[in-house]
Amino acid sequence: MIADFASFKSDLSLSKRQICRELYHQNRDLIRVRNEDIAVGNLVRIIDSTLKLAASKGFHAMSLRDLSADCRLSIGGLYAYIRNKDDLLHLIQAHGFMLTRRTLLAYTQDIACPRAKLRTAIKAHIFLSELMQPWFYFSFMETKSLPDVHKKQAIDVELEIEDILFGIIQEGIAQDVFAVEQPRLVASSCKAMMQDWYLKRHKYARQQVKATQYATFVSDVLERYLHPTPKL
Amino acid sequence: MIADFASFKSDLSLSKRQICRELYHQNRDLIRVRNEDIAVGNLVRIIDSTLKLAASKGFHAMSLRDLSADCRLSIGGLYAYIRNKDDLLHLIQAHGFMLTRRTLLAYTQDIACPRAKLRTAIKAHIFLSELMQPWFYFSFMETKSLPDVHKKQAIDVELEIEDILFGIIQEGIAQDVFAVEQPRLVASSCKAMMQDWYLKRHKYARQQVKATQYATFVSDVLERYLHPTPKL
DNA sequence: GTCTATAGCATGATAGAC
DNA sequence: GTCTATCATGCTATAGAC
Repeated sequence: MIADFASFKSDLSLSKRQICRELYHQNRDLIRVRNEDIAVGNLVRIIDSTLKLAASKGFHAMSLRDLSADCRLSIGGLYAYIRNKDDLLHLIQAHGFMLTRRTLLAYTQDIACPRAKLRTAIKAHIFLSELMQPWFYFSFMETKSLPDVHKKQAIDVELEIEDILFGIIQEGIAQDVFAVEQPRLVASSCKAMMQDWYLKRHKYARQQVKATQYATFVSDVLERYLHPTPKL
Repeated sequence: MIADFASFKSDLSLSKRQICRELYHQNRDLIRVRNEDIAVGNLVRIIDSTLKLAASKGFHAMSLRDLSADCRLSIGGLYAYIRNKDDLLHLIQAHGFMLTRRTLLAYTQDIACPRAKLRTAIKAHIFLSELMQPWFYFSFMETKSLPDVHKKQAIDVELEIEDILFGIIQEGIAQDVFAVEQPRLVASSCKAMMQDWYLKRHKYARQQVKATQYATFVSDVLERYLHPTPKL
């Protein structure tokens, strides 16, 4: 179960350094720098800068000169970590996919009650995208311009998330906890609302809405719709 | 009132040619071609091609060579319609803004009942984005890389739409038709679901969901949440 | 009104000094 | 391991022929 945002965060132990250390080991063959500490430190800055620049101008519009300036590495130095610009995409995508899939399944698999399971899935996704907002935003925005193989991967992960939600709703229907004619549409709209949390981060921040509050709201909206006998 | 999709479409008389004719007159100073029929015909192809190419690779990744090839105009010929690549952005944005704002207000302003008003606003937005899907998608995707003035414009239009929804919900609360603690969040989630209709067009097409059906679904979800005494 | 040809420049990528 | 210097490429934008 997820208690609150703070405990979710520490459970995942999602420090940037840790993520980049994993990334470094996954891509040893690609990265020409052997000293782990130096490499990880530079990776953190490279990825931070890429997500930042891509968020403001788009990945394609960002030049490697922009990037090298922002992450305080020379062009030459940068090329010790990637062979080309597409490697950057791959580097950033790979870890996010793994983490999303892993997290969502881990938190939902042991829950029997469909209502609790749905609430948990929503909470887990919103908390995760809160911690990794730049990654989620990047992934959504750049998917369309990915080379075919990576594009398919990205779309598959998206569908997988929706299928998890869909599955939970169907369980609920089977157990007579939920009653609804178009369960697939409910899953889609759930996805849409969760998506808005990382796409329109600024808007919600201005309204001073917190992740926990938003998760509760989304769950409430869906539950009212899914409930078979609304408060008789 | 909106009867069905077909009548909405003919009411709006949204032929590409007509939109481009308006665009041509709005930008007479910019466009160096004096023969209206030729100019309008070429504008249709230029904009069609831009929306198409930008949707698949992103606006920045699309070169003017790609564009000129796709719209069957030489590079030189293309430059009779725009001074530079940014003019293209402006050309495409301007008309969409006007149309969205105008349509939403026109269909909602004379409705007194908040419930009917909300349903109509949702329907109008979904129908409009169905007719202009490539434009809505483009606008969403490219807003971030717009020059500051145009970026502000784009964000303002977005907020305006949300404010219209918010206003309707507040009217409903004042009239005791709706009861809800966080009306702003309801407006946001409404926007998020309407947005998904044009962002994930392919997904809904695969599920064979039609615009009318989707509009009804979104309205139902929100109404169940907004209703003060759920089916007592 | 549209074409072809090309100027001028910024970019991704590499090679070799430190 | 990182830097500076440089190359080849592909881009936007223009000039002048038709």
